[in-house]
Amino acid sequence: MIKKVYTIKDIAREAGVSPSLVSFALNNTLSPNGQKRYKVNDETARRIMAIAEKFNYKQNNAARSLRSRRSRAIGVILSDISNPFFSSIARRIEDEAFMADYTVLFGSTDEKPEKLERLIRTFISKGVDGLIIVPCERSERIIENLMEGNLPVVLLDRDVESVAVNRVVLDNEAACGEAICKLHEGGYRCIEMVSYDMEVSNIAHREAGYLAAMEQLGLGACAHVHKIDYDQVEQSMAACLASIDFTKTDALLFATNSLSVAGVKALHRLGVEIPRQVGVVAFDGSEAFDLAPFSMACIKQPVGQFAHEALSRVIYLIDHPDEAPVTHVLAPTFVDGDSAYRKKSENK
Amino acid sequence: MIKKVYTIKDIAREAGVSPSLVSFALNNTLSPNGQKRYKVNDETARRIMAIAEKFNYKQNNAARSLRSRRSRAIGVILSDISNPFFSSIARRIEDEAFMADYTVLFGSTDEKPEKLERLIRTFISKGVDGLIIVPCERSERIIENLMEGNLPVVLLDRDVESVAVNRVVLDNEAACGEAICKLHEGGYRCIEMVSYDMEVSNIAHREAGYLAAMEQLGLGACAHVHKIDYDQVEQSMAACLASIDFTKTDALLFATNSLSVAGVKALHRLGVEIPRQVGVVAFDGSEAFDLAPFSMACIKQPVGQFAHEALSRVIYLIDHPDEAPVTHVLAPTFVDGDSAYRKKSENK
DNA sequence: CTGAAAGCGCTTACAG
DNA sequence: CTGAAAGCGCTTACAG
Repeated sequence: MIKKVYTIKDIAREAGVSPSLVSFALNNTLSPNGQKRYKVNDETARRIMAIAEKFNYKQNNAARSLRSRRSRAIGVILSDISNPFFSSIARRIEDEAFMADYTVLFGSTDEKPEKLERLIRTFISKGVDGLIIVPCERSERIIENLMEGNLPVVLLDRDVESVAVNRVVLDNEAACGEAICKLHEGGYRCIEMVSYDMEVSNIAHREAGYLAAMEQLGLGACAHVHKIDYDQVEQSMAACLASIDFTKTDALLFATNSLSVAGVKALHRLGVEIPRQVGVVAFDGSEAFDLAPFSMACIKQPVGQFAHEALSRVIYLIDHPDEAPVTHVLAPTFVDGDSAYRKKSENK
Repeated sequence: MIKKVYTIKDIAREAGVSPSLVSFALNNTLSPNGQKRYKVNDETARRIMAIAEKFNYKQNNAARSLRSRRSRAIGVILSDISNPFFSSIARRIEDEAFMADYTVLFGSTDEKPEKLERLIRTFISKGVDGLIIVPCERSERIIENLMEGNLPVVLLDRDVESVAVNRVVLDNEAACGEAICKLHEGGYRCIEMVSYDMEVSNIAHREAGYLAAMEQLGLGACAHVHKIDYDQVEQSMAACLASIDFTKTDALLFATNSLSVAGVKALHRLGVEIPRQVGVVAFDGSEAFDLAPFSMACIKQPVGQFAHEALSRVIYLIDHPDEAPVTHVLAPTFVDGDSAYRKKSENK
């Protein structure tokens, strides 16, 4: 595939023009004033293009980056790319970035601030033009520091409220509010929430949305939020659910997709029947629910929008560094299902 | 975070030495003969390090790459990073690469040769030092061309037999052979296979393994391989399974993880009971099976080994370009489950 | 519309 | 053990 690697100079020599002109022709460069294209004679441009084609010319990315101080790479830092919610966002970002001629570097924090910090460092030294970050717990300081630089940053899924920054987040309160209403309509009263023992904004807002909705329905007295340990979900979930008295507690709202899957599995293992003994609303769908004897009601997050808004915002910021931060709040969709109706009226 | 970006020159000036020496000190460079380190006075080295630290010095990746002709980046081209099998491999590769101070670029082909070709092009022009590729259908020519360059390449999961190249693959024949034996032991006789309508090596070998095992058990007469359309799995699977007479066919072997999930769901929808009406062995586990009323027997692929062997091989090849190609065959593990036993003896 | 020249920040033989 | 110098391949004001 690579016999000889041709450079701009080779093309210039072959075309009998200067390297500069080749660069202009190849990049169709805009003139500094910003609007009209650098004027390269059409005929010359065509000749240059043809030679580039013939040589199978490939830009040297390192040289271009070094000189232009742009890498056309974007760093994306997620909690865990093997989590389906994040991997589907990753896939969308990858596709859109590809279209826009950007490459993407992925990293997973596993919810550890040290890893987040290390990834930011690595990505910056790799020269990324911008960063999309799902901030983990105790990352306020890190994000604040990062914002002192002039690198475009967009927070995804979670917020760091102490700092002015671009964000794309879900309307978490509304999501949980609606879930509670549905369970209430479905005939449940003592609705508890199963959440993570993690101090991140989306968790906090989901819990707040739950509590507010319970208050509003006059069910505040039996509202309760259970906290699961992120680092040992399975055990923690088993212990938590085993401690619940399902003759009293009649419904559960799970705060994230991973909790939903782990929770429903644990209920299954305990032999607690959904929706007869307990109503359930999950966060995001999952393959795990497809073989269950009931359809799962869930709060669906707009994965495509998350990816699109975050990516297009970073790319925009790369070209407009002094733009004021924007917070983009996305609306969830409620997907109905048997799991939220005490009386199983529909058939599966 | 970035007030001023310091360069090697700034450090040199501050330390009163030459930029070259700073570079040596920072890189702890090996001398050309290959063994002993470039001798930098310990005291000088320490002083340089201290200043670098103080300045919060970060290497400029572009400059380093341009000069050294190494990017410390590796391209990884998979079928689809949102498929759990590939996303878990991706995660492992990411982690190991990080440890080895490499970054990873991911791309998904969606089984389209055009996309594969485009990704290879992009990654090469981004300057990756090596490539890990899951080759898709009709990619022989592309891989052959690629091998004419001198870029280290390792094929993952699938082989392109026409070309001498490094590979990490599963022992697919053995995997399917064992699956068939288990189903046979489990009391099933008319075992059919559900595979993809795709000409890639692992599919071919899995089918061959299935057929050979059926022959060997004297069941060759009822052996049959169904082909599912990759681009519309759900419909194709529904049609395929609907056409099977389960009073005759008593077991199914699914050829990949995605087929397994789609297949079991389709059986569920058709109301065909596993393992009573039909025995099943899946390829890889899935969350989707966790809520099923039976445990799923499956062929487990060593995801960690796939990642490790492929990555360490590329990295090795980067430093030893003339090494002869090696084929690494990984052993699958059979995970037993109720789904492969006609008489459900164990309790769930 | 085109060319000559400088320089991005680093590495790397080469010479001492 | 250390320094001076060249150069990786490109872009980009600047000057015509």
